[in-house]
Amino acid sequence: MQASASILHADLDAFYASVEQRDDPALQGRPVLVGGGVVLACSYEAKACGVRTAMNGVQARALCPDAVVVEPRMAAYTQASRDVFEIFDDVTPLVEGISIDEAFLDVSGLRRLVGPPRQIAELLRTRVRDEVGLAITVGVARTKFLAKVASGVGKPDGLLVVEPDGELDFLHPLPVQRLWGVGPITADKLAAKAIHTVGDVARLQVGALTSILGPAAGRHIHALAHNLDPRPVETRVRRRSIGSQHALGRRKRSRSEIDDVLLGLVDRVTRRLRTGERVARTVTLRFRHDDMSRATRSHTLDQATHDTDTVLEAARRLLDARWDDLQSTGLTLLGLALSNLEDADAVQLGLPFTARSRPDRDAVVDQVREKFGSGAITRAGIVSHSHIEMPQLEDPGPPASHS
DNA sequence: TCTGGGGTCCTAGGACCC
DNA sequence: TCTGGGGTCCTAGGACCC
Repeated sequence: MQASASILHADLDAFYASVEQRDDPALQGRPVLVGGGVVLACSYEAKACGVRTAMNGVQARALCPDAVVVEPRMAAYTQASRDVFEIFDDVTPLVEGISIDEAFLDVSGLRRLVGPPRQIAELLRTRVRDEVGLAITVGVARTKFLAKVASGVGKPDGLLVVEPDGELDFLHPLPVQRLWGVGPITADKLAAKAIHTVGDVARLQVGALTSILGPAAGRHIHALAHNLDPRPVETRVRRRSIGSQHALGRRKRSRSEIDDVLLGLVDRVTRRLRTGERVARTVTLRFRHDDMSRATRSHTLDQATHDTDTVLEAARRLLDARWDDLQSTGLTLLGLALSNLEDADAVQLGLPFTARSRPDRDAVVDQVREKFGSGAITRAGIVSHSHIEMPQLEDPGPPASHS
């Protein structure tokens, strides 16, 4: 167990809206809504009127008639995020980005060199304000989960350190919604059993929770309620899926219009795959209908790919199979997600990187041996249910398919 | 101006294999 | 021969997060 509170959770306040206020002095001190259709982000002045992220624009403007509505400028937010992450990386090498506006930092090794976590958190806040012009809240605790709760409670523009001896006193009075993974539906299920606070959860046996929420969710929130969260700060978390979606509005679209949208999605997503040197095996189409209900249809290819035409063909087949139904349900959003991601270089080596069974694994080992000699393999094993570990190669030379 | 866009993880059933 | 257990993969859906 880690002795001191040395994990930081840094979270930019009302990020998109704050960038807008920073860049346009006329917006400072005023309620700002980013995005007109739905609210992508809103300033604290707008939150004071009751506006919330993801609220629809009509409702938000009704609550806050004085609000200034601005179009989102994604490029500006991306740049601001890069600037902030540069400061994070400058402070410690142990940075785990979670999204465009938040990250975990492990500063346990910096005590002697820089100072205690509180001092580092203050330094971080000062630097982000001075160098990027944005307010950032930092929570500090012994676990990632509690650091995140602390930053949530510390908002806006705050710093909150939860010392190890005060963890449960801090945590238990909070509403269950503060637990990571408890949203409206889970909160309702718990409320029906008179469970309202984190302390209420902590007083229950795991079995009582799993019978309400299922095995995984039950164990998860039980652990969090006791501040049991052993996850370390990880600098490199691999993406497991990559996707894009496009809202279509109410208007009835022709098949060729939809096809254009699909082509755009496939092009965008496969481009990102190629840039990241990844390939994908599962193609999923997401549909949203007129009544806001959703459906997905997926297909898993024999071979992972990042080829536009291959993905487009699979996506078109999924769309075709669903097309008649969509005539009656309507279609207001089309999305594409690619999952079952693998590294492209494994495919370039010409190896069947994915193996479903021991014979498959043996086949890989044989191929590697044939290609690179028997000394090439130092280790090979099944590391997860669907993949075999890449045999470790001693200088395999340039991949065969490179020319 | 009705309702964004990017993700993660879990569950459950069926097919299939040993 | 029959039955069952154990396991994986695929598909679809759902909850949640920012």
